[in-house]
Amino acid sequence: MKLKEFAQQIGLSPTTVSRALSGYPEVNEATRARVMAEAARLGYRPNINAVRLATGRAGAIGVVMTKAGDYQFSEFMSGMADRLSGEDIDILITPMAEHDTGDELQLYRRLAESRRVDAVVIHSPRPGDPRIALLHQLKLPFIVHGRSVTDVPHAWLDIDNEGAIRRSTEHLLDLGHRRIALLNGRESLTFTLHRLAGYKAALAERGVEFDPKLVTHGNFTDEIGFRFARAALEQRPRPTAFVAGSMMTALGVYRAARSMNLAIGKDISVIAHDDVFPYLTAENMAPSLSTTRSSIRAAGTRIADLLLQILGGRDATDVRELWPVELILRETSRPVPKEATE
Amino acid sequence: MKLKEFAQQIGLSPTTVSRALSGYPEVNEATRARVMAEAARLGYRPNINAVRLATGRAGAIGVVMTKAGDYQFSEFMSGMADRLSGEDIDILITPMAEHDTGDELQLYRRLAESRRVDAVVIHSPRPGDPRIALLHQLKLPFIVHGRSVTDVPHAWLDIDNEGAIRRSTEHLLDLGHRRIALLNGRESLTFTLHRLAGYKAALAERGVEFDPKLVTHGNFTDEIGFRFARAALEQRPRPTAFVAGSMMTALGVYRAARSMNLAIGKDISVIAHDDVFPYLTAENMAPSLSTTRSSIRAAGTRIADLLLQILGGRDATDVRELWPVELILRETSRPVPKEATE
DNA sequence: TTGAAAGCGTTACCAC
DNA sequence: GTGGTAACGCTTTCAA
Repeated sequence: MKLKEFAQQIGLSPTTVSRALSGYPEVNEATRARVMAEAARLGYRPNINAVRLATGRAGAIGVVMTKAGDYQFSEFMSGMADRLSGEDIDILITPMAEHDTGDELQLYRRLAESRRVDAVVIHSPRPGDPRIALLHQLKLPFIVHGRSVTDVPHAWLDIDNEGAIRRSTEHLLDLGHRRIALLNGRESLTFTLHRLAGYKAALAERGVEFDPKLVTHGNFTDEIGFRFARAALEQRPRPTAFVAGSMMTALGVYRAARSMNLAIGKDISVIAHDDVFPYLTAENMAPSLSTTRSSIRAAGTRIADLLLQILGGRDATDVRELWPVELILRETSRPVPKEATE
Repeated sequence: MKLKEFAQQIGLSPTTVSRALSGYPEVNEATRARVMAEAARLGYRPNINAVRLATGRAGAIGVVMTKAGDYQFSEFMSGMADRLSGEDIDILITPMAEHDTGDELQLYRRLAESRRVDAVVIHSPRPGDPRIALLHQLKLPFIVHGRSVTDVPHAWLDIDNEGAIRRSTEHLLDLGHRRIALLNGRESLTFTLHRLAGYKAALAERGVEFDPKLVTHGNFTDEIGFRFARAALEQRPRPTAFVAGSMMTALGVYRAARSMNLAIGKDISVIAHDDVFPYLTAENMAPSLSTTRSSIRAAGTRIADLLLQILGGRDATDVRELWPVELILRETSRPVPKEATE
């Protein structure tokens, strides 16, 4: 059923019906109540595409999905979904094709120009990220999950990666560890740099020399965690502790230690960063894993919220949130074993 | 820039431009080439909402995201994205709010009636799933990832869960195991029933009595894997083998075994189902995990493909794909230890 | 092979 | 507080 028909059936003009349904203030409350009741009864629902064309609003928030799907994605999306359900705003996932890789910006440009979304979320920013400059220029509202070092002012929400890794490292140093390996994220991403900075800051503060051989970069997979941990443990003197980038990386570290007959939480300490997944919990690992913890799901919810605020008129350059990260000590962060200190 | 403007600039009518850009056959090839070149040069791009209103097509495929985000979701989505990039079709994620839970159908009804999507994917079907009847009735094209037992004919793509679990169980029986625990999925889902059927079929075939105490149901998390495996291992006589529902469940089983000083691949055998994740690989576990394997990402790609075919006119009732599942033997499936057979 | 003009179903401006 | 009507930007007959 279309507006015109429906309006006719209940004996009102399309205009009034439209206003009543969209919550405009000037319509008589009794009229509005009647319209809404009739709409429900007759099953009238505005054609969303007509609404979009008329208003210029898309009713959707865009997220570009990189081809390498990561396990954090669905938790983040669930978080966004939590906030957006009830708002009648959808989440639009734009596939990033293989061939777009070299030309990522083109994808964002198309997204902006096609008016399919009212705003977008940018993930995994790099320093001076060109996507930020582009969206700013195209005037498509956006928020960065993470941060970028750039002249272009932008809304962002980030966790305190620098602080998280600094505190992990400090804690391990306090336990007597001196050779601490850092299993960092992909090179060139802002959060990777922040984590490295936190690591270095902790070392510097305690007067421990930075050894680049103890730092590796890569995706957060069990495979890479294993390979790098294994390689690190083959060094002499070998590290006595690991700061692991993710839960998956930590799984790899556990395996590497076991494969060399080293006991986690005794011979080797580990603190990992945990984004909080319902299906894999640090508490449940054996031994239970000490972590820096921050809910990626909550971040998704808040990002959706902030984006709605920006769409509602809030100044985007004003939106900057740095979330603290909890350090939770469990069984894998222990004093350095005696023999290793000798 | 809008169509009218653009057409004027290059000295053609909007009609011709529209036809040229949409690949209509009646337009002169030279004209088309020129239009496309100019469009690229001047950066003309049709307003997607106007296109949608005019054509009645939404240019998007819908996926309802259940509030409990699972780790398979992003791999499946990546798979779909692989197929849809280049098609100018988006993926629309509709958040399912907490309060929708009791009234899931309402959500699908709204989605269908709002014309925001051309088709939807249904996940986690149950026998007689009411969503299938509803979408059929509303005439919104859809495909089921999984299957449902129902009178309503429907397009589906499923993996052979029954066969997978049957083969795992058979293999373990062949190795001499008699007490085999099944860590199954959430009760009432079709695939859970299929897996149970496969398990029972294998036992029946070998004349081993079915013991309901050896079967548990739950989400695929490490936590539940641990708890159920642990409880199972406390039974006397205890199971000598596990068929685990997922990689995460398997992690829990490993931990349960370790916590009781039982060696996986020696005291206890395990075969898990692996949906193939880039960040957690069965091969890399210690000991390496025997699995039934099927790529959920590939399923996503194929489902997108089939949906495009259906939208292109293929008869949906004709679309039925049952994917075989590979059994890959690694280190965790071993003959039952002697003492246990005594 | 090209063009004029009538939709597509709303919203929002301007009268009343 | 309500209604008439011109946008919104494209596609698609129908005519030439």
